[in-house]
Amino acid sequence: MARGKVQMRRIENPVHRQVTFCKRRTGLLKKARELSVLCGADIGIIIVSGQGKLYELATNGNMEGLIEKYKSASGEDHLNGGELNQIQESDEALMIKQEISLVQKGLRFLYGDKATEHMTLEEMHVLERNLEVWMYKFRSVKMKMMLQEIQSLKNKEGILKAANEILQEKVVEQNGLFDVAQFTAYQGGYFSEAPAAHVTPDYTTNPLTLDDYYGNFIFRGGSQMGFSY
Amino acid sequence: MARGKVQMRRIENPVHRQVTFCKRRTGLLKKARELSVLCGADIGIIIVSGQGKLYELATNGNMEGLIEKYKSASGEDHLNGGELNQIQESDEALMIKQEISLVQKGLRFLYGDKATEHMTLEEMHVLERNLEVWMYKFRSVKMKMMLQEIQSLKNKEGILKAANEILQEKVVEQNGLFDVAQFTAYQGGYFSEAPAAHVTPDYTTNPLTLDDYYGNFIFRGGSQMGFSY
DNA sequence: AACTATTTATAAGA
DNA sequence: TTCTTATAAATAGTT
Repeated sequence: MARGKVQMRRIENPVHRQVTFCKRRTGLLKKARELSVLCGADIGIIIVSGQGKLYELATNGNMEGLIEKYKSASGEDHLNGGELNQIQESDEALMIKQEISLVQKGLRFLYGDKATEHMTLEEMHVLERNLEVWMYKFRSVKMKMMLQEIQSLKNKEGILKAANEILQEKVVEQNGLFDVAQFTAYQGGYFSEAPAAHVTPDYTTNPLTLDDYYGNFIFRGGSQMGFSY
Repeated sequence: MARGKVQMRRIENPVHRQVTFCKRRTGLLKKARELSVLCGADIGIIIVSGQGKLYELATNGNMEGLIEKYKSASGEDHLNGGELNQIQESDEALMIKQEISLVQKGLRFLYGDKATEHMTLEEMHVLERNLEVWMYKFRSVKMKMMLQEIQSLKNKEGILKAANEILQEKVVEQNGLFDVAQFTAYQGGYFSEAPAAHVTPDYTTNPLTLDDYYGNFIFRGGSQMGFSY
């Protein structure tokens, strides 16, 4: 779509074809995500390359659910028009989804998405406002971190240098999803096992190993999600 | 994409949202057909609108085949193990399993599983969009840590070299909402306002105890975010 | 639905 | 691969 129209036929040159596949695949998935966000649609995409490689996208993280909807609807011959028995969203759930969409850009920004690299100061102010409301409502730790990040960046390159971060939290669950007595340490951008470290390791010279993450923290024993039933 | 940039968030006006949905849906399917023709890929798309209407595309005319391909390729990723077998297959349990599956995919990516590398960029996007929901629903401590991890890894290219960040939080579950008493302190350029620590430790050289963070630093002097609960 | 002013996507080239 | 850039396409707001 640039520097020449493209004929709508298979690209014969394998290199060109591969490059185009990569670029357009990226573009297609981006478009799908945008459509999903803008219009609140759930979208599933399955791409099988000429070499048989599989790529997928499920904007709601649940391809199975989309497949089920497809099957139930197509089985009834109601494609492109059949009403699906959708779960009715509660007002609260709807509100939450909307609130979440407000911070999408902020998240991408925080995560370094190039699309938001040029976030304007005004946008930051707006985001900051939204985040404060959000945080007040939901007490989200992450939101607070985002606000910190924004403040830091607005504060001119605070030129933070690294991150010896320690996060600790006590959760007392009353209604029974899980009970995390205590947990973690976060240092140098990575996890270490316990928050009881009396030293602050120099992560510039002592990087943690994969075992450190995997064996000691992430998948240790039983449910890894921090809750039990 | 014309006559004004569009904010990447749900379009609130229902009419605008519907119009955009129609336009962009058409565009998305066109892009998919083009990609399929140009690069010889098989593509399946399932779109479920906010109203529950289903739209689909299968460039090879065989959505079932694509679904089978997807299932066979991703089947081993789905949660199966022992810890959740005892759960009755309630809707909630199913949802939780799906969430866990997603998160585990993300974790494998974060920890360098090459096998999932090609698809986890998508998972990353999904995670960004879903983790906040997850956290709100389940108060998962580890979800929060994952967000930090994602941030860290995405930033690993550079900017993070230092930063002495300390984050701490107490969460007491009550009536379905977090109760974050207080939480954080940031140093190294984040906050102009000192967190009223008894000392200002040099984190690059001086070891700190947890008590240092927790008792003398983190929770001293109230919320750093400018609001409290 | 059409119409365009703009924004995006991207084909080539570097 | 990654970036740059000229151009083709897509599309937001309007009629």
